[in-house]
Amino acid sequence: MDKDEVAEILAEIGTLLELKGENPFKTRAYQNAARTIESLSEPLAKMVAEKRLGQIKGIGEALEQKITELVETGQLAYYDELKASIPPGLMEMLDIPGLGPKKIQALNQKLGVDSVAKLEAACRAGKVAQLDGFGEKTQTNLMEGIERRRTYASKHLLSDAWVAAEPLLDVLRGHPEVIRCSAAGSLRRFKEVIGDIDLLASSKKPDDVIEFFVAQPEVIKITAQGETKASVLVKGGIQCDLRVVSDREFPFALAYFTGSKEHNIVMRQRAIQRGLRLNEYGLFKSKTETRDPKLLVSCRDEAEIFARLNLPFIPPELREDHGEFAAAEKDNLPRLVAWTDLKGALHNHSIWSDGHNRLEEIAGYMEGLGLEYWAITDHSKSSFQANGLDAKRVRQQIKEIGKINGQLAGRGSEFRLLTGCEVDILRDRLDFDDELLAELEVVVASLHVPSNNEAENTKRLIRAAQNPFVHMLGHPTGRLLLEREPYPVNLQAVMDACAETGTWIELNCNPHRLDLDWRLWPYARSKGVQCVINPDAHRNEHSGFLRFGTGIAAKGWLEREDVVNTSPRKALLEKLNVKRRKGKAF
DNA sequence: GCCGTTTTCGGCCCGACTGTTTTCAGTCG
Repeated sequence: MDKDEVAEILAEIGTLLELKGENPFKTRAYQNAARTIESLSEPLAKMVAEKRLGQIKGIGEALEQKITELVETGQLAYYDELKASIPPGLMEMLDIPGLGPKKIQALNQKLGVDSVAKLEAACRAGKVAQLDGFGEKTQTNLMEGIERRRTYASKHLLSDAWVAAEPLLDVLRGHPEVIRCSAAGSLRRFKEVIGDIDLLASSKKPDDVIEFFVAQPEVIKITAQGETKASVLVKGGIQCDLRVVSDREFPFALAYFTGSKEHNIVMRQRAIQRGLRLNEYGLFKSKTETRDPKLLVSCRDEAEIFARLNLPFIPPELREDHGEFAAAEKDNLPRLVAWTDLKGALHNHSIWSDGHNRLEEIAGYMEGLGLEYWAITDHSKSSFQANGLDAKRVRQQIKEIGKINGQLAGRGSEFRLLTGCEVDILRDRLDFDDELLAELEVVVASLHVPSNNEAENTKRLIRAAQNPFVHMLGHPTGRLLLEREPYPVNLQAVMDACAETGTWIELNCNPHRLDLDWRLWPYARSKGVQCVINPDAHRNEHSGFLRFGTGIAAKGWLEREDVVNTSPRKALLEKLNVKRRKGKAF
């Protein structure tokens, strides 16, 4: 059993224990262990064999024994018994807002409710409102929660969330009583998928700001409204929370609500170790919880809070408790790649295959963005559903691009289109032969029709990486966020092969993909594998995806030097040639 | 279930909001 499967089971045990009403700290121990195991950089089986699990912080005797059993036998008796003791429908009920373990237990014990469907029936029959601790309002809210869950997915793409959040941030910033305003939460941390939008503002009149916020036309339902906090549902079905604090509290609240929860726990512990207390209202010179302003250590911004805890500023993207504290203590945090570092992109489509724009339109648009190059990598012939090009059309396109580049050069432009293709990785070969690939400046190899077999997919990707004419692997796991799981593949083996052959790996910025996942980039980086941030654009506006992709790259700890397309055009052309020269050895 | 420069037991982050109560439990982030 691999680490992802083990992590999934540990997390599920945490949830099951929660439903049983177990000690919440025990629950958390399992959830923390799941996260720790998931982000291990060396093979879990190796650590188990060498009996080194116990050395990992957060994994003690009991967890070591359970993880070992899972890895060695693929099963865990404790988990099987636990799972059998709890009706499966209860897990699902946890998704409904307002329902936690205690209420679910009460519903289960007193009404025999063990599924969302039975809960809905019990609500309709008015039985829920009769229970102690429940009432009419709770019953109505549960019914609405079930209905909403049906209508809207509870998770949203990062891009959708930003599109919904930015207009709200804009109007809040324009409000005369708003002093500072920011996105917080997983949105600010650039998680690929987010649950809800967290916004934060500072003001001397919080209730005015709250009133203004809930009255916005984007708001379709107000789910909670207090003096300093409101929760609403905005168009598109995304929940959006706004909190309003005083300007003095703003940096503390921003740090707190940006999270992650795990990151915050470490921050609080660091405060306690220094005889201080940290909460969303401030950092206080106190050994007990307080918000006495006389004890406040005032900080104008987040950087000052970190400084008080003897840390350099940790960018929001890194605040996952995935090693940022250890790196910060050694003053070894990466200088994260920024959107504006990008000089072009190397995986894009045109109307020649399944894109929407003509080559001249693309050149004009991308030149206008201030970029230096834009590779046209249309599909190869096997992708017939995408109007893939055959060798003849590829050669025509090369000529056409030559003409456009000639015109660009003629009027003194520094911008160029690059010739290329996104070649399909077929079962036993690439869709184009080496002779044709050698005529192109940029070659992306992608697996579009994967097998269900991990070894098979792994082998195909490694063989593609070994081809001297393939510069990079496109969208390496094929996942579609909230739609399709990654195909089975041993990514570590693929990354190792890329390291060995000098093949780059794409970070596909299509908001549905964001593939390769940010959690895997630190490993790739440690092996010296270079990243290419590509929009996989099918129309000119998709160049905007680069912003999300760069956020994910930053989340993967990547610096400018780790990303190929931060190179200016001349340096890039040189890099494109390196592998081909080395490639003769393969 | 984990952890320990005060600890092998007793902590483990903690406040806002809601709905149900009439002083608080549960949920959420």
